[in-house]
Amino acid sequence: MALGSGLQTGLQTGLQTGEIVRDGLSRQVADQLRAAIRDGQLKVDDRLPNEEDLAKHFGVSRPTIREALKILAAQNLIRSRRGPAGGTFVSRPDPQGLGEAIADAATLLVGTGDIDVEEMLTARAETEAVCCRLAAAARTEEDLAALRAEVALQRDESLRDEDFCASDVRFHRALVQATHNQPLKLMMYAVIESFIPVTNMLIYREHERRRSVDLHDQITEAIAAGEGARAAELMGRHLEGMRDLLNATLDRRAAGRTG
Amino acid sequence: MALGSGLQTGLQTGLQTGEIVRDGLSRQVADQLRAAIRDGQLKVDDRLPNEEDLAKHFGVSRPTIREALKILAAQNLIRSRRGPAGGTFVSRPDPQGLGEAIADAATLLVGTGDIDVEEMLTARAETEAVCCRLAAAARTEEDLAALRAEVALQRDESLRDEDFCASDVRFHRALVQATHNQPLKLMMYAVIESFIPVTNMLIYREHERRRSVDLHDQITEAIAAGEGARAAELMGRHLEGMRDLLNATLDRRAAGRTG
DNA sequence: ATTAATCTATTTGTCAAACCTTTTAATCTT
DNA sequence: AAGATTAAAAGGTTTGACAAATAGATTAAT
Repeated sequence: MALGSGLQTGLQTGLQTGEIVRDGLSRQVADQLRAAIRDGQLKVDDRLPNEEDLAKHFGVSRPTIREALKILAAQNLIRSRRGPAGGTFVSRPDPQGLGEAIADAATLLVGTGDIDVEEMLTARAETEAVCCRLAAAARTEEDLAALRAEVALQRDESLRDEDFCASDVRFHRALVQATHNQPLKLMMYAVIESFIPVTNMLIYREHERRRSVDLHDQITEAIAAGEGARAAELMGRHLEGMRDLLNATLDRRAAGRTG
Repeated sequence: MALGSGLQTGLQTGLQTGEIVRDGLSRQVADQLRAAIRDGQLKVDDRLPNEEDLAKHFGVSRPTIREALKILAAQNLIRSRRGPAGGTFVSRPDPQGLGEAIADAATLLVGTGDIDVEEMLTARAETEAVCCRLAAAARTEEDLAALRAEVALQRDESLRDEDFCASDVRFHRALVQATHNQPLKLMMYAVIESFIPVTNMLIYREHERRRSVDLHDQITEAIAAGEGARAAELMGRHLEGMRDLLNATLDRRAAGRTG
């Protein structure tokens, strides 16, 4: 779309009195462009006018436009390329990118202690149980192969702890993938990319790994057999074990601090 | 923290050869500041140096710094205030803000048809069932009051459709709140702020509203009685009904288009 | 004639130096 | 002591310029 057609500007400049300006011009420009994208005025892969024209259109300077574009780019709504055939384009909304953003934010929340570990494990247990049930019904042979590959990898006792944890994340990612449910996948990104690493960082030691692998194995085979309820039950047991381990670890740390 | 202490700059300028520059300077500055926040070098409510000093520190111009700050502000990592006691500060990570970002993106995904409505309803059914079970165990009297208030509001048949839908969203929000599980709340934002409105937009008509209210009512009372399984089952039935309605609506639209 | 190298125009990326607006706090006045 | 004034600090915005990248046209060499 040419943009010039329907898009109203109507920015609130500092000169107007009494109005509550919801922040600066760049924010307002970004909001308007975002709205245009959301409402379909600007479709995926549409090219926006160049920055100078945008500046003219909105009646602001180019740096202001650029700040606005950076905001939208940070939200993965647009992308820019230089050159004659370059410009700024509307991005296809990307579950992957969104997931990373969620994971980033969730990691921060966990890091600042705003998220209680008990609650986190409960959330994991419940939502991953859901994944187990759905995966048992929808999994393909490829999904099973992916799950089994991680289990096999995890059986290697010479694997370094960090590689084990990485494999653990991939296992759970594969589990979600096996549900073939996009919206669920979106929601689970926070769990997979953030909660799981946090959990793992706290507890893994050598002799506990074997227990985790065994449960991963059993969960995989339950899903292979289409036994969703059993897979969900195993996952619950898996996380129950983690909860105990975690509490023991936290107790030990607390004791070390006071003693 | 004073920032000047430990933060390395090491930007990849255009002059260096061979290196793959992952985009512009503002992006790199934003990445470094983000890393400093993530790693705890910059703590919540810490004040960053002013823009001019940041520009000097990173060896870039002020507009470039501003673009970087806009990126971080767009991700709710920092906030800025003007004036002598103003400046740029590290924000407390905010589930609310994160939720809105998730909702925005999810809305786009649904809008572009990248999310299948069937899958969405499945995801809703499963995750909201989880909420029902946990809410039944953890709900307080205030939670119940909030749920009942929405049910009461929804019984008013003179309520406009959009107000009904808004109340519906609040009902589900209150349901999640009643679980008292922060991580789950985080995950459910995508559902509440995006999937629910999308669902509602498609289907609500007057005589269907009564059925929804009745189920909301029964779900609330099941949670009040601590009967999580029953609440979950009712929620499943609620969404099953929506699925039928939705399919009927879509069929009708398809027929209208071809006929 | 075909291919390779070069030029050119376009567009984003960056910089520099101002000026404007908002906000706080110190100072002055009453 | 209370209120009004004012100066300084910080972010917000503008202007104007130049740098870098790149697609496409042009030109030179084979």
